[in-house]
Amino acid sequence: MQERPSISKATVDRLPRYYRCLRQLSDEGGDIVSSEELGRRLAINPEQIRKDLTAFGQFGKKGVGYYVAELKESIGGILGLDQHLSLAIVGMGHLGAALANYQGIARLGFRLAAIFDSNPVVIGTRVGERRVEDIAYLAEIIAERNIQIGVIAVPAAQAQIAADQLIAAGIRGIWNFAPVKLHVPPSIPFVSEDLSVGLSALSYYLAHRGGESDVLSEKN
Amino acid sequence: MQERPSISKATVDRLPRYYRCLRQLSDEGGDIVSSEELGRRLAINPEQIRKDLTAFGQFGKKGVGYYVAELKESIGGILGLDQHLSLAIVGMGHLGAALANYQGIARLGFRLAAIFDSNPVVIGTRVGERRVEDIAYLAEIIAERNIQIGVIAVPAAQAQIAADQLIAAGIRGIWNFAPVKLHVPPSIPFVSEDLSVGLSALSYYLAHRGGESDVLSEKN
DNA sequence: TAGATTGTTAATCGATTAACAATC
DNA sequence: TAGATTGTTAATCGATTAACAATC
Repeated sequence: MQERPSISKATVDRLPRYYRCLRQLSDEGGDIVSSEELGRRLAINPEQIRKDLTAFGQFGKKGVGYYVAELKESIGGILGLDQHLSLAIVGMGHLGAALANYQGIARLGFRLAAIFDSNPVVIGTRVGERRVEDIAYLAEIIAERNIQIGVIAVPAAQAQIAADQLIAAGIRGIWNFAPVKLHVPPSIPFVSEDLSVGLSALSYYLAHRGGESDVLSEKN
Repeated sequence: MQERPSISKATVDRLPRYYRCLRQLSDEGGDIVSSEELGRRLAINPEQIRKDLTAFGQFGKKGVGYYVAELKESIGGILGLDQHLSLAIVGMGHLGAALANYQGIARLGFRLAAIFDSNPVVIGTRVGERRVEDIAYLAEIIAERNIQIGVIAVPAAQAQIAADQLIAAGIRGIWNFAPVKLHVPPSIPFVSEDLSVGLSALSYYLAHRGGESDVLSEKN
């Protein structure tokens, strides 16, 4: 799966939205969809959608459109959702709990394989069907359960330590929720989420009304 | 506060990062900072930073740099953080609880003024120093407490209803966490957060290794 | 066949980066 | 003054949109 034209982040960020929309269409019993219809539902230009897709191959039929089920599978494959990667959440505070209960993880095909915390009060408690493990066993559990993605949900001050531990344990990627700049080797892809950006942007648009609106951080 | 050149979303999204970095510098006792240093800390081009800032005015001193405290205040003002807007969270599930306990809200100067839920078991319980209110009283409490921002943390199926209620109650902006496309009048700015985009993007980068990495959803 | 819709190339638009004059 | 660094204009780069030939 080598792509010649390097794919832009903007394109990669639109793929999950195509994927979700296709699943909805599939659930609604949709068989075929045009870039036109997809664009209407997502508020994205049809030519943008076609452009994004052709970066990965030819998925449609001229004069017809795209087969919903087929395209959904294809995009899922491009995103690697068919790998059913395993996640470990580090930090079982309110945020960790919210993530552990977040339906989206399973819906995208990921498996929540471990939850870690360092607080003795929390260790051993159950979250959903998982037991919170002592972070002291992080390395061995990550290895044992073949966990590929580490989710950092600890306070900012501990985030780098958690990242280092995860990397030492052989994690392949990091999904970071701590508001810090993580230092991570270039071989480890990571994505940081920062809610304060979204809230600040909303505040900005409220303070500067008169212009247009609904400028979405992550459009749906 | 009228800006002539319409500001790009990319610029607006960088402002909170400048703001946070300036606060850190301020905490560290920093007095003056150059775009060079700011750029190093944020992994952003210095010329990008200067460009972003000049869209709002002239904040620096040639040959010197920017006064940390002054620039922090200026950016805070541009973002509207000095308004100390009030928020209401609708939906006290795991996500709502995480948001209610999210330090970033207060740190940016916002006030969490109300929490709503429809579940009788949850209504009346305390979250931090707030009591969970019956959603039946949403309209009057929003008005009474002069709440400007509604935070939607209900399941996808109820998100549009919550949005409609908030808007009817006179809310000015919406911060949406439900993975649905909200229909909102153009006069109401809203920002949607969608975690599945970040996780999917991470998955994509894991599936397509060999290229570069650390492509951050929201850089820190 | 006629109509529809993709895949792809070309044109446009906007954002980032580079360069440099102004000036502290 | 010499050195540093901003503010701003120009050059570059990349992403989006438009156009259209290919073809189902």
